Amino acid sequence: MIEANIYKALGDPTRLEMVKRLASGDDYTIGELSTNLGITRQGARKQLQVLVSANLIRLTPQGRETRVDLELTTLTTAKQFIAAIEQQWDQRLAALKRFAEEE
Amino acid sequence: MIEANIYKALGDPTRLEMVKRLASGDDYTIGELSTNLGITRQGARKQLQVLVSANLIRLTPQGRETRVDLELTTLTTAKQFIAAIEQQWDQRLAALKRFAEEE
DNA sequence: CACAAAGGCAACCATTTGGTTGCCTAATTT
DNA sequence: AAATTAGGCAACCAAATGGTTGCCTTTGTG
Repeated sequence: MIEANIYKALGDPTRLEMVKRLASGDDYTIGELSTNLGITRQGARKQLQVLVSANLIRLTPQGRETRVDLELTTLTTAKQFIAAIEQQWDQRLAALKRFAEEE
Repeated sequence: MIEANIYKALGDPTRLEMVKRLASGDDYTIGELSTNLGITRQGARKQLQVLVSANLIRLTPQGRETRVDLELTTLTTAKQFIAAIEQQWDQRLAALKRFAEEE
């Protein structure tokens, strides 16, 4: 059940917003990413840590700032897991269809 | 921030296991789905309710049993959201590449 | 009819979560 | 050197979460 952690990390409005921002194409430091979220810097930092623990982002200190980068591979894993479920489901429906059509 | 709820619902090992089972192709009643999860029937039922609230499954009472069905469209929404993020990211990388290559 | 099966509902509990305030350190600016 | 900026860390708090036990209702079966 390793996958659940990824979804859990995405399952919070603040953290999802952070991921959206990171994907938007701009460069972000921890400080920049922590503004306009409706919570304090320290609160935002805690959420950021959850994303780090789930391997959804990577932090790289540079001087007194710290760069935040998206870990695309983890997101891809999450997507593929859902795709696999969909595929199982589709196969099931196809089997039902075949069953209904045979005489 | 409507999407966060979906991920939140998937972000628990018990609930993810339920979704996996439902996708596996077998038919499930609430009772069947609530066994071998390491928790009580009532505990499982509470988790099932979370999946219902997130529109990931649908319950249809039939006599004294209740059928559980996967709502594939919701899962697809979740997948597509991740795909959109990936796409944004890819475009960003492409832009960076173009920038690096121009003289 | 009597009883077993499938499920619902509520109260309760410990832990986790999402957030806060307060203070400290290290790197820059002026 | 002094002040500012970027960030870290810990204690604390209320609410949500994940689970439990106990009991009740309805549906089907001997």
